[in-house]
Amino acid sequence: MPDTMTFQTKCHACPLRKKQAFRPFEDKELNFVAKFKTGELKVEAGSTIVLEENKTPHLYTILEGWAFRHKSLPDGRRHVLNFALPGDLVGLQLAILNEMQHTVTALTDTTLCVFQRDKVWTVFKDYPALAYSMTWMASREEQMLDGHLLSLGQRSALERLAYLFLHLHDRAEAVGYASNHTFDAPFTQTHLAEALGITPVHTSRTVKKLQQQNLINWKKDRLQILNREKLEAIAAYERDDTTRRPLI
Amino acid sequence: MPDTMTFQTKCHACPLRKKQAFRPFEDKELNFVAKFKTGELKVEAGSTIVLEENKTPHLYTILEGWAFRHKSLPDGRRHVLNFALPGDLVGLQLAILNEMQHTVTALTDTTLCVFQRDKVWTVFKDYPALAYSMTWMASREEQMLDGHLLSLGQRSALERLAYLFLHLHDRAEAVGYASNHTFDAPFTQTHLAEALGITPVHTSRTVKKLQQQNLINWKKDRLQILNREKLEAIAAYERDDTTRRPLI
DNA sequence: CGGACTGTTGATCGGTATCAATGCTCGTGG
DNA sequence: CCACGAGCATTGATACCGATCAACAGTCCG
Repeated sequence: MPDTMTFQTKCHACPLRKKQAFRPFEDKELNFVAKFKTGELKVEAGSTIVLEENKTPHLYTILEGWAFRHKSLPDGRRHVLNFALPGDLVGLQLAILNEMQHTVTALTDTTLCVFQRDKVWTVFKDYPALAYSMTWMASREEQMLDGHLLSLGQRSALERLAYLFLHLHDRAEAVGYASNHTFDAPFTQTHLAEALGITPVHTSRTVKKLQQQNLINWKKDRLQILNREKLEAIAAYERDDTTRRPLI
Repeated sequence: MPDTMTFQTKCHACPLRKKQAFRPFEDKELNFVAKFKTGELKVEAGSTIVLEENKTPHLYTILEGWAFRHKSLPDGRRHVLNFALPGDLVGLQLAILNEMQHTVTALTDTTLCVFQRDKVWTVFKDYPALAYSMTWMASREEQMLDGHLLSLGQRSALERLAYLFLHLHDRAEAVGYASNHTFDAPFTQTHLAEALGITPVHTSRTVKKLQQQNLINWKKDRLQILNREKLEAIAAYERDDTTRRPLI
């Protein structure tokens, strides 16, 4: 459940903006974003941010924390479509298509910047660089989904897991959530299972296999990549382009 | 291999534009699109339109025909990410991210409208309504991929096939490629297998099962949905919103 | 302390893969 | 016009990856 609505982080002093991973902003755009932002939303781990069918009037950027997008079949089978990290937009599909076909849930306590959805058109009309950034992010999400589809369609369970670990590590690293090949792993094996399309039981066995081969080390919410080379070989993973990305 | 470069269809007289499925255009936008379009590309069935790694300077809209997006692992395993039909943009990821991580191949003889990629920024700067349309299409593609991910992750082979048939039928219908619950099926069972993440052998058996239950009829490149209700029940499929969509 | 959730392990089952042979269709060239 | 070959589809036999079922262990928290 949504919580307090405070406004603590000024866009001009945004801690995310300082990170290497993100592109610097023109003043004009930054000033607009500062106005575009109407508040901050802090939610607890486990709470729903955007619900399928529920047309909240907001668009968000994750400022801090992990979330995940998911989608279910009527009988309850649930799939984790992707994870979301700081800098990722939440609710863009809703803002553009006026329809949401998935749910977004916080994995950790999460802070989000809140934008008014009805100003998206203003963005396109008056701030083309920002609009371009939004489209950039939509395209990048599409690219990640392409990767996950390839994974689910063609890779074995072990390969999928290796791929997902590398994928998550690299994304966490890009926003400063990793160091020394290690990152906070706020997800459960059940989350992984739902992302990989396998059962939790088999996930457990598969994780164990990677650990026994000394490829990873996962203890107490910290996951370490021990042998990146071998993991990459198993997964046929290639590190993504690390050119700087936009931030809204 | 790309073929002749002709220019036969004027945007103002675009046959696609007349279809119910698409939103009407403002004159200003239409005039620009007409200028934006630099030609037409006709390719034969089986030829590559956009190749991974290969930075062609073009962005396309499919004017006529079927294509498919796909992506492979180094060892050759290939996955069909999605199919593309008239009105669909090809190469948007390339235009926006400046990088393509998949290939697009023509399934039938296909005609494409060719746009200059380097004018995409002009679109955002001067034609916000068009830019919005592009983003709309990117978001819709993302939505479809979400659906396919749910399918691959959670549905059985039979359910996936039922889902894909309905999905393809409805998309074909929207652009006038279906009538009487029947549409041209230019794909092979191997294509389906690659989209569903199962083997061609198992695809054959699964298709057979749907036919024996009199749910579909697939003969000589024509696929008919015989019992939509039961298919929808098997697939847990819901027809997509049919509000009119943009066209570029 | 108790309960809820998460993860582990073992036994068994089943859906889909794999291997292999055959059939079908269609375009091509003799 | 027929023979042929290349893809594609079908069918059967068998193998295996991951699902399911079940019991139990660990951890956290009220």
